Amino acid sequence: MKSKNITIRDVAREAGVGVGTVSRVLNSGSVKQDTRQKVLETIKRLGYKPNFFARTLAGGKTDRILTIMPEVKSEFHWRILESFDHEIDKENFQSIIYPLISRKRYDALISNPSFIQEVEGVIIMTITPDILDDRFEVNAPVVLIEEKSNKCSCVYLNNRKGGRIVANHLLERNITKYYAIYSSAANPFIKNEHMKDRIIGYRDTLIDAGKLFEDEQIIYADYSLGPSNEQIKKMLTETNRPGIFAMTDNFALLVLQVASTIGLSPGKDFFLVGYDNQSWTEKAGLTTIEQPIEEFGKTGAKLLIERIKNPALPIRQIEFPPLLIKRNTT
Amino acid sequence: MKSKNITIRDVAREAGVGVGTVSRVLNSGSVKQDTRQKVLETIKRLGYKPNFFARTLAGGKTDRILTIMPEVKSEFHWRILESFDHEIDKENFQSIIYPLISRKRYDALISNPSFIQEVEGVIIMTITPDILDDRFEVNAPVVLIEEKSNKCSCVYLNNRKGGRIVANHLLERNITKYYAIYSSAANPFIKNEHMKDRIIGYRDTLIDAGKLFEDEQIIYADYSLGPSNEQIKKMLTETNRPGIFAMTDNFALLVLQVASTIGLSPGKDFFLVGYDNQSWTEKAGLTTIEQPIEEFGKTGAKLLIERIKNPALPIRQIEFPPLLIKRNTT
DNA sequence: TGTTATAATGGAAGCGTTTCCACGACATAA
DNA sequence: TTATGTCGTGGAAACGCTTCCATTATAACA
Repeated sequence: MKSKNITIRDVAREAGVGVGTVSRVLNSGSVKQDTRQKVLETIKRLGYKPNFFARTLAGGKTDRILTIMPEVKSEFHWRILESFDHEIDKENFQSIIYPLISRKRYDALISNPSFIQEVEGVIIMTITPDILDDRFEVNAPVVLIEEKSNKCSCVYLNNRKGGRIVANHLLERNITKYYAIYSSAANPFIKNEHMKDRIIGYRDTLIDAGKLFEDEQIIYADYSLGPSNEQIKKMLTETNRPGIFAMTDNFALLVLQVASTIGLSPGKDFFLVGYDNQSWTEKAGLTTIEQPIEEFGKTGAKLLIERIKNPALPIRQIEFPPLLIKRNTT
Repeated sequence: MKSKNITIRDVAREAGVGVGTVSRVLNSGSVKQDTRQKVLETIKRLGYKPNFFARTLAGGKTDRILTIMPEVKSEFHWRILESFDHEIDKENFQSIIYPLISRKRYDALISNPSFIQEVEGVIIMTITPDILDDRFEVNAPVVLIEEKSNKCSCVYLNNRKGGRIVANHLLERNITKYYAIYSSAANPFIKNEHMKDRIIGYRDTLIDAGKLFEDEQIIYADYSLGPSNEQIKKMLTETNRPGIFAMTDNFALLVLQVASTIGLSPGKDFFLVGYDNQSWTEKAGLTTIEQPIEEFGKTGAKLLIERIKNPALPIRQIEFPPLLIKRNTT
């Protein structure tokens, strides 16, 4: 059934060279031009594929990066992953994506070193850095994306500042009452301090400006369901010209829909800011906060690769500023 | 820096046994009770961790399964994955999840055999089976989840039947005009025939029953945005008692929201059926089609593992019936 | 007690690479 | 011509395991 595998020795014999030479061809060692050509030809002719395990066992590099991520549902996170992947590909690394879809999977990762011993670097995306405390032993370099830590390199966004920016923006409008639509995270591995931070920045700025902001002005929503119709209607009609800060664009979309059915115009009858700058928000004219997707992935990759290549390099923490995209809803 | 690794030989020496015995302890070979105890103790004491590469190279099994999936955003797919994972864990397999987030990643998978040579089985989830035609060479067993193929085992849902069930259900109501809210897939690796099939089953049944169903009655929506407010309003107000079949629960949610703001009651002024039976639909009272998440994952895992253990077994195709969950909206 | 069948064990060979060392070929400098 | 590098090359050793075979300990029985 299983025909004998073609090994490097077969190639060497067929090409009339030693195994060392074939290995050197494979690993860009120095080999004379025509010898290399001959070997390459033989490899192709025999359909030889190097054995990954043997290669690694013998001390070769895996050129693999482990990417730990939560169970994401948003396009935002997938896009970060994509840009990250794109970047490491340029350096001929491959990423193994490890989604934390269950407690069991988390435990398996922590207790089973095989995944970790196989890679040269680890990316932890959008997951509470507590994981680093746990019994999580890595001696490969680690980079956090969208989280902050001073134990390893990271790229993150200042969510508190994001909240402040939104508040300051809304303060320039003629607003009677300020709201925030908030939700706690759906996934246990995401300790979602992000939204909390946004709220804090928002609230503090409003209060500093002498505005009222009490708990009742924070509207709690289920993450996947969003705020209910009644909640939205109440906000929109309780006072004239309310200002609403939705923690995600999705929540803002619901507000827009309800407003439209009761004949209220955004930017006039009420003011609305989202978060994420999802692709559809442009068409919808939603004012929102942009998170630098491309840069997140790209910079994360760079930080990791630089430390893989030179582990002596110091860790770096890079903060990206949140960016307000002003559109029609404010 | 890198202290010498603890190997099986160290354990053998420390425990006063041969390497073969240690290996047997590790691989549940037959070893006398107290010898095993002694070895286990030594392993723990030394903190020995078997080297995955050496083990595999020497002919051991990897006990790993490759799970190829699209970039999913729905809870539905994550839950399938979870139940699958849970099931294979019982048999001490681990799954490597490989999300197809870009064309590049697809190509890397197809052209690079290292991922595939590392596993004992492959699951392809929610991805057009065309991938099997391509230059995709696996000699491990393959199981498709949520897709049908007669080249390998699969578990799938009969979407056409789903459409028919919805139509038949709505036909029992006193409906003046039938609609469907449809969307094409967002991901290029998902050739979403599912929704198309649902529409076909729906339409054919309606037409067979002598109802009118023309293209105009299919409402096209952006996948992540859903149908627009105007589209929904038009459906709801154009005639009395319309019947609406939303291809996903998310679309149905939008309909409910719009309806609520214009004071229309589901199950009375209009009739609405979703698809997926997402967790929130129960609370919302939405009539919908249940897809057997647990069973999908579990059965997929079983089909795969049975073929891993005995490759001679014939492939099996298992169809799950869609199930109507009747609630208040019809 | 001795004989035979069976279970447990030690250790060499082999898995397919990389790496290192030694050596020959060839060029350059004295 | 001889001494001194430099480059390219072949092949043994090592990586850490599993597996198989030969050997020894143990059990079963007469």
